[in-house]
Parts: sequence; C-alpha cells; structure tokens
Amino acid sequence: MTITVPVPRPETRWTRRKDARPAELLAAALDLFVERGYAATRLDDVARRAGVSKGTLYLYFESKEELFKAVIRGGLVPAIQRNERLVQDHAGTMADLLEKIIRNWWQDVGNSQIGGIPKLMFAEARNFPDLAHFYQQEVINRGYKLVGEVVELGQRRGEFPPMDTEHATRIVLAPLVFLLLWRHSFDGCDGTRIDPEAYLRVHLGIILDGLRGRPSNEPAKAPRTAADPATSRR
Amino acid sequence: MTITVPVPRPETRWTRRKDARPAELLAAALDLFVERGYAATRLDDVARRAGVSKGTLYLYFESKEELFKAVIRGGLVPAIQRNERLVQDHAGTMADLLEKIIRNWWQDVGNSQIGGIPKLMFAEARNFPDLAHFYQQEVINRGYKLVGEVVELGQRRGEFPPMDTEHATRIVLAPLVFLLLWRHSFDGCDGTRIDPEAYLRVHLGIILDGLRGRPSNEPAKAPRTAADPATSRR
DNA sequence: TACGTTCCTGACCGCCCGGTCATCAGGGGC
DNA sequence: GCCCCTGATGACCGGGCGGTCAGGAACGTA
Repeated sequence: MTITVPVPRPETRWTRRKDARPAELLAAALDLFVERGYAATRLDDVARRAGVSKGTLYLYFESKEELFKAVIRGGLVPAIQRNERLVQDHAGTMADLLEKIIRNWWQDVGNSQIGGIPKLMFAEARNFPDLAHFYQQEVINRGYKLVGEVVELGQRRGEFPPMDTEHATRIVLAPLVFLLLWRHSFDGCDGTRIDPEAYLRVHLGIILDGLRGRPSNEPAKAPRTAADPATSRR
Repeated sequence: MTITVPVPRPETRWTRRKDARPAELLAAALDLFVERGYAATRLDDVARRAGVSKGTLYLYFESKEELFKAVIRGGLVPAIQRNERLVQDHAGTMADLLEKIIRNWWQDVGNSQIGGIPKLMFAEARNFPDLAHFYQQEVINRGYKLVGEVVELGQRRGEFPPMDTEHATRIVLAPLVFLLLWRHSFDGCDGTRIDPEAYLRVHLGIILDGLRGRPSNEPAKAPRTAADPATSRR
C-alpha cells in the first residue's frame, strides 16, 4: 500500500490519493456506523470525515450496504479467525481455552471500535434482512460454532458434566455480547459504568463453576474473587 | 373506559372515539416501534394502523418522544412493579425467588410484544439521550436493583458464596436481556431459533450452580437437565 | 508547456418524514 | 330539527438523505 502524499498540500484544492482512500473511508464509516447506527449514518458525513466528497465515496463503494459489509469483513471476521486458529492448536483444558478465547475476544473486539458493530446489527437486523443474513453467516454462526466446539469437547472429555450444549453455549456467549452492547449504549450514561475486567472475571467464574460443578474455592483456575470491595460502588 | 361505537359505521367518514383513541394509538405504536425501531417508525404508519390520521395522533400525544415514553410507562414499568412486590413478599430461598422472577419476567415481557422495547433502547440510546435517560431511570435501574437485592441477600444469608455482587447481578441478567434481543433480531432468520424454555432452564442451572458452588447433580432445586436430547437440533 | 487520463467535486433529483393548521363534519344538547 | 362544540382530517412545510453525473482539477507524460 503506497501513500503518495500523507498530508494534502493546502495550496491545491484536492489531491489524488487513490490507494489511501478505501482505508480512510472504511475508518470513517466504522466510526460513524458505531456512533449512530446504520440507518442514521449519513454518507455525506462519512465522506466528510474521510476528507472527501460524497461522490468520491461512490467511486470506491457501490452503495451504503457494500460499504458496511466491507467494514465488517475488515474488522470482525479477522478477530474470529484468530480464535478459530487458537481452538485448532490448543492442547490444555477446555476451561483454559475458554478463558483465552474470552480474553482474546475482549482485546480484539471489546476494546476497539469494531465492538460497536454487534449492537448495530441487533438493532437493524429486522429492517435490513440482507445485512442480517450476511452478518449471521460471517460472524454469528462462526463465533457460535467456535465456542460450541469448546463446550462440547469439554463435555465429551468429562471436564464438564453432561448438559444441553446448544443452550449452554449461548449462555456462555450472552454476557459477552451484553457487555459489548452495554458499552455502546448505556455505559456511562447515568454514572453506571461496567468495569470490563472485573465483569469478565466474574463471568468466567460463574460459568466455569456452573459448567464443572466445582464445590467452591479453587482460586487458581476459577478465580471467584472474594469481591474486591474497592470496585463496588453504589 | 367507555367505548361508544366498537366498529365504526361504514357510512360515516369517521367517528368520535375520544376515550378509545389513546389505547389504540399506544397499541399501534408499540407494534411498530418493536417492529422497526424508534427512528424508523413513521407516525403516519402508527396513525394509519390505529385507524386515524396523523393529525389525530397529535391531538393525544405531544410528540413522537412522548408517545414512546407512554408506551414504556404502560408496558414495561408494570412488569417490573410486579416483581418488586414479589421480592417484598417472598419467604423461601433466594434461588427459588430468582427462578420465580425469571419465569414471571419471561411471561410478562419475553412472551409479549413489549419485549421488543429493550432491543430498541439499546439501539437508539446513543442517538436519543433523553429517551436513554428516561429508560435507565424507569426500567434498567429498577430491574437491576431488584435482582441485585436478591443476589446480595442470598449471599448475606450464606445461600450463595461471597462474591462480587455488582457484576454477578449483571451476569444473571445478561442472558435474559440477550434472549429478548435475539428474539427480536436474528431469531428464526437463518433457521436458528432459540427455545426460550430450555434456554432459561439451562441459564438457571448454570448461574445457580455457579452462585452456590454445588458439586453437581441435585436435580430437585437446580435442574441441570441432563440435556433432553430431543430439544437439540442442528 | 501542453495534453490526455484519472481522480474528485458539488449541485441536483426524487423521495421521505416529523410536525402544523385551516377546514370540515359528527353528534350531544336543546 | 338545529346549533355549536370539538374530534378528526389531510394538504402542506421545512429539512434531510441515498444516489447520480456533468464538469473540472491534478498529475504523469512528452
């Protein structure tokens, strides 16, 4: 990828930057999609944030929908692929693997801009069935399968007791998705802000003890964290 | 509430039905808000579905925002109040209470039209801060406090081990919210449909075992459900 | 310096939506 | 049977947005 002129010279009205445009447009689009949602995002604004006019946007992307798909392909899909590789290569216990996946996912998705996309998809799925289908294929099904395999394998190995893996997988994923949604909607709105680290630690503790049926305190593997009282405020 | 003429006579262009209009408009609004979201719902459509013109809608509601608030006040708030009373009156274990609350909530909210509102609120919170604030006050905070009290009480009584109640409460609630969101977004989109009953049963099993740290199979209290294989299909 | 290609612009089109208001007609009261 | 209040209408306004396109500016080439 070559960038001809990183900072456009001010004396000319505009500069040719064919190579840089797509990435810049995608970045601007991600920002605005996450901030406002799909329908509420105006292509005029996306273009302006990328420093071009709306007409230019249409030189690089066929339509609003294609722009959005490109954002997903570049942002969420790679994060999933990383964990797919992790599952293939992992050797230790399934509990460890689960923890690793959760932490990876938080690093890649939760802690970055792209984490706002799931909220958006839940919101617009019914209004834009084509987008919903695309997202379900590329993100939901793959992510679900990923975690489902871990749960199922853990059960078959005897690490987890027998259970309804179908729904257990969803129970494992639900709080992760919820955290994403919360962060991009109500978080910090009314003084209530979730601390992701603590939240994920508690989640992991609960599902592991639930999945394994451990008696109680084995702080090494499943850090049930006797409630750092410092984080509790209300 | 008196209804003068239940079915408008066809020979007149319209009928006066001052008493019936608000409820009919609210019902129509709920339908459409849930179906399409807040911003995407057109007041023209709401009016038409209620059998009146847009002008009439403005006779009864000041604005789109006030219409929406009225929908929430009439639909979600009562469901919460019911459980607030339940918590006050309950005598048995906290695990039992938790189960009751979850089942109540599913009956009142999950299984009805109003269950689509949370998705909508997550979606539009950032774009409509006033609505978000209202919703957080009237629904989120109250619901959170409700469940939080149960968790905390269970812990103080020794029924649940010591833990970070703040986040544990959210982990309990997250799968419930997730189920609502799923039902009103992707559910049934790609053949993947969640069975609410089974899902909630598994959820309850996981959080109770997690919360209590039970060894494994005590099917009476915490029905861990050795996976009815019938419900598993994929 | 002059030219042709490539990249970019911004005005424009058609359509949509929240909210308003002059006007009309239903129907209770007499 | 008539009147008048009031519930109800629907055309209209201002603003906004996805998508198009004719024209113009930048830049490699010679």
